[in-house]
Amino acid sequence: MDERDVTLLKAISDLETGSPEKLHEETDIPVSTIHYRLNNLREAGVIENDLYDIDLEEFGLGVTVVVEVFADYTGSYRDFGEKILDIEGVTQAYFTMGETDFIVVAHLTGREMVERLIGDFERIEEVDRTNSTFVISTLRDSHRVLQSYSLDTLVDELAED
Amino acid sequence: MDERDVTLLKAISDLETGSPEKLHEETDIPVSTIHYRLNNLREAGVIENDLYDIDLEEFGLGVTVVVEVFADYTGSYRDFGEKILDIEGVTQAYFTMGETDFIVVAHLTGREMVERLIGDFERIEEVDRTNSTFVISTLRDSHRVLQSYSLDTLVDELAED
DNA sequence: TGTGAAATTCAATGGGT
DNA sequence: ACCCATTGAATTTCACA
Repeated sequence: MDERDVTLLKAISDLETGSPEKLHEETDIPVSTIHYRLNNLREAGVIENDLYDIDLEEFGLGVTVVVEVFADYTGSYRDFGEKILDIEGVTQAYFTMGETDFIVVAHLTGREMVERLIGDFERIEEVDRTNSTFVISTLRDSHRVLQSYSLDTLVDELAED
Repeated sequence: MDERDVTLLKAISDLETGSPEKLHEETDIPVSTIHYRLNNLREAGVIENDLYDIDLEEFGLGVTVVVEVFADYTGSYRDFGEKILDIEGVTQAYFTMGETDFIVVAHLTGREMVERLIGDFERIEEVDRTNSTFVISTLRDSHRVLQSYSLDTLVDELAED
């Protein structure tokens, strides 16, 4: 995986499309090369399916960390939340009830990057304390939430009429 | 959103494709109707983009819960993990270091379903204790992990050659 | 609102550089 | 890795149930 592959995958994420034409406009990579590259990335297992879901392990973001953030901020939690979302690698951020203020999930390249992440959190002035939990093994990280439901349950719960 | 819409969205998740032809094979919904339905779901904001990412709030799975699971099991964590993955609504499940054994994220329809979920956990014999945290507001739940990184960082960290 | 058939646009493929 | 020509699939349109 070289710079071009990374650029291509990043463009897919940003533009939220797999259209070769649009990816070409964004990246200046020729359309036929986009096909060529995407096929290779599929074969390598980086791109998992027709929906361009990415295998984070194969891509190189195989390290997952869950961080609980305890903070003392004035103003709305949304404004403070922006500071959390600015940290690179934060893929989920929840404002929660109970003991914790925020729960954050981050996907990273390695241990060095975990250190950087924790540092980024501690560097936010309103943050009192963080509690980081290292993920040893990801049993499931579903890109497709509906897979964890049976059709029957979904229909019962959500279908109108 | 009626039963047909739900069936269609579930088929997209299961087959991991947006191909009208394959969705037709799975659901028996005529191809032109699939287009018609998908357009409506796009307009309604249930389908967010070309990659068929789903807006869980719009779809009706707007309630998020984070559950820490403490368990006393014999054998491998993977075998035990299967029991966690069997619970409907579990979209992420991590086996972790530190105080917690497992951290689980679930997406649900409402408070009633939260009760069912907690019950499902408590019903697993090896589970000693659970600690559930209710999400008040989702600041980010990224379907596209790469969006939280700059291209520069990704290239620096992951590009070879 | 849903469906089928035809017309058009776009993506995928393969040979050649 | 790239371009071009061909094939094939997806999308749009519209007439009609």
